Amino acid sequence: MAKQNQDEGQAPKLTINDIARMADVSKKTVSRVINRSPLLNRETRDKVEAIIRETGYVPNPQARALALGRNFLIGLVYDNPNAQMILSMQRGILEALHGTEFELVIRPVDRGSNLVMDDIRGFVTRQRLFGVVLLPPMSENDALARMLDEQGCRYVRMGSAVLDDPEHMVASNDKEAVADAVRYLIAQGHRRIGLIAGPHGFRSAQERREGFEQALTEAGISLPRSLIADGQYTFESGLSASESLFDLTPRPTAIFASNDEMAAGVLYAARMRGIAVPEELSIIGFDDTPLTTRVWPPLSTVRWPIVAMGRAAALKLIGTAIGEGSEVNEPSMFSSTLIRRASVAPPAIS
Amino acid sequence: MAKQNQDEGQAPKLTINDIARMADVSKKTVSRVINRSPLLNRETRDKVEAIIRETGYVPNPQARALALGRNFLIGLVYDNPNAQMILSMQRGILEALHGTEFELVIRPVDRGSNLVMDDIRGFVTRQRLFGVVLLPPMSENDALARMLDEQGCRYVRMGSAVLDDPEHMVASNDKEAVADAVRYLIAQGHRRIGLIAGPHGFRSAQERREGFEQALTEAGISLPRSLIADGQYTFESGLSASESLFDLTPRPTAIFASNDEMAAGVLYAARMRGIAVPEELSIIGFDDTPLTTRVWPPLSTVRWPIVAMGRAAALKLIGTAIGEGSEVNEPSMFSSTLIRRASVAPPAIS
DNA sequence: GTCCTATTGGACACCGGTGTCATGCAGCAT
DNA sequence: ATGCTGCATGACACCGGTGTCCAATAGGAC
Repeated sequence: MAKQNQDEGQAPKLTINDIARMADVSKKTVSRVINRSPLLNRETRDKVEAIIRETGYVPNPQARALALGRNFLIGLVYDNPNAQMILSMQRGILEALHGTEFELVIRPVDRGSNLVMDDIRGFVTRQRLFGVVLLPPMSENDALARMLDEQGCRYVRMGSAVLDDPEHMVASNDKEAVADAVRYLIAQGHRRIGLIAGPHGFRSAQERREGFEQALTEAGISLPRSLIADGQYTFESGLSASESLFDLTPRPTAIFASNDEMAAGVLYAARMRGIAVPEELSIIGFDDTPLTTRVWPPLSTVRWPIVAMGRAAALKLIGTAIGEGSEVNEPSMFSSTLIRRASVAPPAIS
Repeated sequence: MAKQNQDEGQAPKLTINDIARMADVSKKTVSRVINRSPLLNRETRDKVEAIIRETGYVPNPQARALALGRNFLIGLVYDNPNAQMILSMQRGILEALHGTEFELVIRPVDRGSNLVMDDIRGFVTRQRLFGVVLLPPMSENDALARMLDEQGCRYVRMGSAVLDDPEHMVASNDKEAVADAVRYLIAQGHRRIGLIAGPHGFRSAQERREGFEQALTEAGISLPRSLIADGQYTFESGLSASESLFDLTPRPTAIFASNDEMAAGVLYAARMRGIAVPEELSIIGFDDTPLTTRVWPPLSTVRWPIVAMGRAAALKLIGTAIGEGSEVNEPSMFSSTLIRRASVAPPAIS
């Protein structure tokens, strides 16, 4: 009785009870089949699986979540970082989640607020999240990682350096990548190279700066403090930071900007000052956002595999679910590539 | 018994039973308080509410979802459209959802696949979604809207024209906005104006084209077919489409590109041909993405209030939940603004 | 004071899964 | 034949809420 609404909705709304009845077994046995319990008779399993396949039955996630105390949701926690990165990350994670029972819930937070911690705790505990992916700079917060651990919430941190156990970390080697980029500038003949650094408190900013300094040190090039300008990873900050570099005499012949937005700012500022790129100024950015190929000249940059890293992060999370130890072999470290475009040339003979 | 794990996890994991016991009422009464049932004694309500406040109790969403057959999740369904738009939309929706019990689940789909429909159906029925927001071009699919209706899933469609009841629609008036932009070009003295149209099958492309044609018609300017080039809303398509316009004699003195990506392509192509912008060619795009201010010269464009529209869409969805008819007054139509930047100037005297 | 009705609160089943433990049964040593 | 062991399965409670329906209580009409 009270089951006559077969015709109303499109979906027959099968439950585990229906399957159990059809297979003439208990619902618990069906549950065992779904969860691949090893202590099942082969015949029984086949019989139930056949019926599940025929009927297209899918277990109700809400009921599972309630019974298990854990949802099949992955959270993506981020603060502001650049739009392209968030989107690429989403894409990578979703690729990994595609075809699984997991869904992605996104959660921007305000790292400045003193409620972030409570906010995130509420988020993961209320929703009984299966796990979360943390994007920088949230991923650099050790207290946050500790809290998630206490809450029994899995997590993977994206970063520019390995800050945690490999199982919790997906990182790109920014330092080495930047060092490579700067070595390239040096090989082109540049000696006065400016840096537009990222904001304090961002690990990526620190790593990139260290890579920059390292390459210069290797080459025995001294680095006066004046060649380093502070930026905020925004176009505007790149614009104003480059002004201070342009005012130097002699002017730097090349500038490494810690991300593409700021590199675009440098290019824009150069254009306003009538400084020809790349003839009078070479520029390299970081991220390989689409922007780099929309401006003129196209910007050389460092490409890091965001989508692949997002995919790896998600696989790490759900891999620990499947628990097949051998499967959880997602790498923790990804390497970046220098992309050479027209914004770099040898310096003019001065 | 079996409740001694108070100290292990951070969270005491309060349930409705705990609250009921503390308030010395039945769990059903607590449930009534939570759901603001009107037939409750004022004293009882106050007593229970006080305890809820003190303890910080929050109902378990999984249990609610199971019992209600409906989850407190909003889905965002989109195909490919441009990254900036997706992100701004997410931002708007999340702003509206902030502080509510709703979370946002994102779901990219492939509109080309013949499984989209099943995919989305599975998504909304399995997760028992409260409602979904559809981004163009998915939002233009009437069959999809019908299916969602059948599944009892609320939805709001984002679009460039009103395609549905206002309660299901949040639209920008692209046609009029483009007409305005083109009128501006005409007022500047342009007569040979090229159009780079968007892809067939996108309503926004059609609306923008109609707006373009309308402005020319109003001004009594004829529009030879050769002045219209097909684009795909991508930078590359803008690049190649503009080539064909540049080959015309006489060359158009202005081009309206149906989005910013393509406008950037026009700018890039002009640069490669040595055509000066805006002296020899004016350009207007559409969307007001950050890109427009990163290139040189900055692009004039049409700004539509994506974030506000996203917010409105979400409020429409959850407004129907609260059911307070007067609250659901989110507008369905948003207007756009012409943003004037350096990419437009009067045509050179020829 | 009695009866009727409206209001308020509670008992209970239910949503659809999973965990625990008991049970049935076959295979083996004794 | 008996008892023990181990495997496959089932019965039942439980996760934490909500809907239904009924009981208790209070207030008003008579």
